[in-house]
Amino acid sequence: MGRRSDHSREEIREMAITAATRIVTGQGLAKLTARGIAQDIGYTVGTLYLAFENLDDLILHVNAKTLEELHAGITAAARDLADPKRRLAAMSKAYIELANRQPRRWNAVFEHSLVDTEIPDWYRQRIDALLLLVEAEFRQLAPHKSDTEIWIAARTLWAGIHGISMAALTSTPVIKKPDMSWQLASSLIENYLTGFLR
Amino acid sequence: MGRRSDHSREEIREMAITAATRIVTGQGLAKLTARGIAQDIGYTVGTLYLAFENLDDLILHVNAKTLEELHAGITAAARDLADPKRRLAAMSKAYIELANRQPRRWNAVFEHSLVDTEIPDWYRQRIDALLLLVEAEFRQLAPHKSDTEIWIAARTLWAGIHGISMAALTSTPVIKKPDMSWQLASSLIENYLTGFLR
DNA sequence: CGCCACAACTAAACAATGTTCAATTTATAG
DNA sequence: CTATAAATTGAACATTGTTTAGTTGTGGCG
Repeated sequence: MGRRSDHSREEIREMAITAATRIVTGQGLAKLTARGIAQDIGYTVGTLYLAFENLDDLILHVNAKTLEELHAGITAAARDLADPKRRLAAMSKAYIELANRQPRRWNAVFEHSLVDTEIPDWYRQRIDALLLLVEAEFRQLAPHKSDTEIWIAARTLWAGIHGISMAALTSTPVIKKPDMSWQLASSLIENYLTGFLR
Repeated sequence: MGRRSDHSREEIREMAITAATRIVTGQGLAKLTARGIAQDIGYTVGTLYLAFENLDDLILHVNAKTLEELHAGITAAARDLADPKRRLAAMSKAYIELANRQPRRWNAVFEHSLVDTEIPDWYRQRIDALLLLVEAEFRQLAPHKSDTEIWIAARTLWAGIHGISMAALTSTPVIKKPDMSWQLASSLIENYLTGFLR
């Protein structure tokens, strides 16, 4: 097989995802173009379409990478804590801090239309992996509760944290104050857990 | 002044917003094009640009209309209830039901990039109006609490409901079961309020 | 009644986008 | 060394948002 450059298809995929991530982080999803990515990695658009089905496919991989980093960040944030409640708080804080630190990148995860496009399994796994971390804490926290109760609680709290971090992106400068969203998150965790464990 | 048709500029704006809303509701934001809207209302693209600054501006008005309907729906849902807690539940349910009934339309409210674009005041007011409804309930619920506490609680709960309705759009078919998101919302309201009022 | 100024409107043009694909290049197998 | 086939290009296409020069009709004025 005659390959012209030193990059395998997989390497090109990674280069493209990295370049695209950089563009999204710096300029937002709207500025991401096939030609822009191609130029950044020293190839032509055509090559991009050999490595990805289309732009949406590429964006999905960019977002998957974001979710992976979030997973790593969350895991690290809770690593040295024993108390499940403190761990949940630390995980939430890590979530919110990523969203605040790289708003455009985080926004891309949700801008990319989610209705109408069938979400592939490998991508949904990235989301589920996050929820598993939360579920594990809830199980520690309330071993006597049923699987269903844990399931619901984990999703409720996580959706709440998610909603708060979304609001921080949209909201008035007041709410944008860095620690504001963290105040909301604290309120959510504190009060929700109080009710849940009552 | 020589006007050629029977429609004032304001009428054209309304026609365009209505047509755009129909397209978004039926086919999603991605299928919304200037030419499509123009054709639907019997004008040309140029005319659209006499009535709106650009497509983003038009989309903002489409979303504002969505928020207004949500406001009306929420108000109506709580109208006949006296207990603030029940009212909050009814309002949340109305929120979630709108999001489930018209997912594409609701998604458009958040797909439309919110970072990087300055959100005009008239639009932010639509969002604030929703939060005011929630704040009012919290004030009823806990008259002894400070303004700040009310402020935080209203935003926390509302962001939570929002997160849940977003998750419903994205998630696995399991969570998509219509009453699933309502179960999460109930859990949130019940437990958060328990903690908040403890 | 005529015509004119001017707003409303159109239609064509532009640049940029995602996507495809015939043509070309080049590494490697034989 | 050559033939093969994969890798890569670059030009083409349709479609998008947006602009603008030109056209058309209407209401006001003489």
